[in-house]
Amino acid sequence: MKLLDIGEVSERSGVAPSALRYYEDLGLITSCGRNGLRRQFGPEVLLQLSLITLGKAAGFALKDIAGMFGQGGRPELPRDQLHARADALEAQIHELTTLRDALRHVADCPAPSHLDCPKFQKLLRAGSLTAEV
Amino acid sequence: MKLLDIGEVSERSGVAPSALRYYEDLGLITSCGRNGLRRQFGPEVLLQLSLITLGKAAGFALKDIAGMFGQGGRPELPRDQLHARADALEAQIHELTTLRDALRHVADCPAPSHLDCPKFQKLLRAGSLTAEV
DNA sequence: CATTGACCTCAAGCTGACTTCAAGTGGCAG
DNA sequence: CTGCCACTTGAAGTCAGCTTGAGGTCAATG
Repeated sequence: MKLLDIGEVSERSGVAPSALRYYEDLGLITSCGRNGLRRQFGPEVLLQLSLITLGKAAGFALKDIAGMFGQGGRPELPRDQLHARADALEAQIHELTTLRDALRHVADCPAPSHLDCPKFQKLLRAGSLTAEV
Repeated sequence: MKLLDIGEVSERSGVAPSALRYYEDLGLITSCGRNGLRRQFGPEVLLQLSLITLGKAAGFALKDIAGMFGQGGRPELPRDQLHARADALEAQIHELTTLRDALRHVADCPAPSHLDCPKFQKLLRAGSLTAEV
């Protein structure tokens, strides 16, 4: 079983060494020993880091991600949390869509102030979380 | 024209007074005068706040939002840049959609361990920035 | 055997988006 | 006129997720 030291893990995962140490502090990853002072990581850490990266991309906090690894680093995914995240992503997609449309409108609409343009207002109102103006 | 003071704006927009002052500091909103010490806002500020809220929900930094819709909703960017922004949003929407679908799949996949599920593996690999495991 | 250079630790710093706090101000109801 | 209370200011604090820096260690290379 070949062990990796932090530089190698960093290079192969694209995660900075300082971040790796930070993750270890938080308990997201575990080094499996030391060579002198140097942490040694088992190869499975790369897979874990993929999961972490993925989780971050999905908007999970590191703490939450930490909770998703059972003993032995095997992922233990909470279905309801995942669905909740998916819902949140869906909401964000909706916001992004509204924003995209608003941006395109602003780029093309000749009205002097967009805030006065009824089309623009309608777009914003479609953006849900909006106040009652 | 009826003016709102900060408490009213806060209540109607759902944005905390401290946040409103912060936004004013950053130049995202402008008060149109004072009554004594108290800021007075024109009603259009509510629409601006919708825009800001929307932008935030879409994941933009306040600075970015400031550039997209300057004061009065007039963008500070030329047309083509706005369209470029919109294009970028579209790409992001695509990514998030993929991620959302993947998340839902993972939440529902009956495979005993996600690591054994080919779709999950694909997702990890598709996590783009992912290491070669 | 000495040097190198990648690692180590711990503390502090940073960015973003605010919140909280202490001390002060002033419009308005009574 | 008094007092209340919502506002004001500026500074400091908070949280996440790291990065940076100073000073130290040690395995491997020449």
